[in-house]
Amino acid sequence: MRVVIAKCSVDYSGRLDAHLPLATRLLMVKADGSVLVHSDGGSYKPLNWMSPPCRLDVAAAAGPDAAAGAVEVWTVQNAKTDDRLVVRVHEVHADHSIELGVDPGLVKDGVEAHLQKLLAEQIALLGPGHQLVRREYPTAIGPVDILARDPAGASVAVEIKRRGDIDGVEQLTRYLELLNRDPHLAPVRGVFAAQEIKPQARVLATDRGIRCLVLDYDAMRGLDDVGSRLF
Amino acid sequence: MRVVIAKCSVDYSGRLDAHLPLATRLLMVKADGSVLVHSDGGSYKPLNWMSPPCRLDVAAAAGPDAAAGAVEVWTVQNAKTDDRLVVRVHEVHADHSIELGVDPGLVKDGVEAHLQKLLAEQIALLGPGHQLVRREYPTAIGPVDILARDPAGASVAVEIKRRGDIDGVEQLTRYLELLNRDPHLAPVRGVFAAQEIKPQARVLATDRGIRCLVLDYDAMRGLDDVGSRLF
DNA sequence: CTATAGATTTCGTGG
DNA sequence: CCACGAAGTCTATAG
Repeated sequence: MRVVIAKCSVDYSGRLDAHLPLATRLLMVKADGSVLVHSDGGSYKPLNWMSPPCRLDVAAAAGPDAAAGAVEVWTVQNAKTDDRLVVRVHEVHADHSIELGVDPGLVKDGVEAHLQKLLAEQIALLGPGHQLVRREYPTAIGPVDILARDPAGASVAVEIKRRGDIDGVEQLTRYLELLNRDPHLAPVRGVFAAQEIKPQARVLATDRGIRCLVLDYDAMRGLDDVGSRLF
Repeated sequence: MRVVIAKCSVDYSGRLDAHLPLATRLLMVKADGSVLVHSDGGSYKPLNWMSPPCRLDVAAAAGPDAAAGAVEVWTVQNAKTDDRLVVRVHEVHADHSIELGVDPGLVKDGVEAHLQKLLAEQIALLGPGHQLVRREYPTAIGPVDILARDPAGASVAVEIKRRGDIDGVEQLTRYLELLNRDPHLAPVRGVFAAQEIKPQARVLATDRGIRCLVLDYDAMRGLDDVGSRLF
């Protein structure tokens, strides 16, 4: 890992063309040769970057670059595509290198899979008397998150999202169309369950006779068996 | 901008919970208080981070943290939500601060808008004798990228993507359904145009009678009027 | 390996 | 400010 703070201009050419005018920025060079150009704001996304696999070549500035005040020209070239990042370094304020080694990596908890597990355990959230058939019920176009039966014995297909968007309604619609062709299951009702359901998604779902169910993750986690938690 | 290279462990709690075991990493603290935790690999995405608006508090390690070898404990708290990042710093290898100022920002060229502009100019790519009606043809659910007429005078709606995904086909389907309700336009054929079309998207489009058109961006750019280019 | 779906997505743009 | 679509998306998972 090498960190350089320098006045520089940057040009990227590849899937698009982009240019950064001369300014002071942070340049991060990782062990795999990838380069990130960060400013003092924004989010975690760099202003510009090159992803691995790639190669960094550093050359002394020459010709018009040198005339414009550049000291070094960094060329970061993707190994497979013709993506290229060119950094013209005009002034170096800091330059630090250190060996970090391989990171042990991240441990996560709390994504959509967890919501699905909790709803399967708390299937009565669909309404009193509902029974779980199975999670990840297979169909020709992919697994339905949850298949259940209501108290009358009718099938209920549930699509679970963290954020309920229009895409999720389309996905569930495709599943329902397929499931309803199966005489053993039909008629199958749809439930669109999410922590948050966008207004457009709600309108579309309602228009298609799909019920919307807002899930309270914290409450569901609170009811979760403590012994089965990941943490 | 402050850059610290330190042995640390990191815990995030908010929309999910995540933990990074003790290891040496790069910590970037931006002027707005946001913090990025980078390892020596991966892509431009940090292992862990906190986005602005947020506040960083640094305290001397105490109690069990101190007993475990920590020197400092950084708490990064989101200003609005209860998202929180806790960095336990065990050993500092480098610590550098510098004033970067506001970045002049990025200049881009070459995204979907450019494809749309080029296809509108080269409308014969849809087939000989096609005529452009207009770009961004308005409908109740949003603008259609391109509306054209074929040699027989029939309407053609074009949805343009850089990468043709199943979502794009769904989007075009919704437009077609709406456009075909307009007696002045109906019948409207659909064309799904993209630099690259995913197999599932192609199957779905074909099944719905939508034609797929692969666009060669470089060739289209080559035919572009040089005088009208952004660069 | 490719292909698909999710993301602590982030980032514009338009209403 | 919210909502939606695009991204040089990135990343994990399934096939």
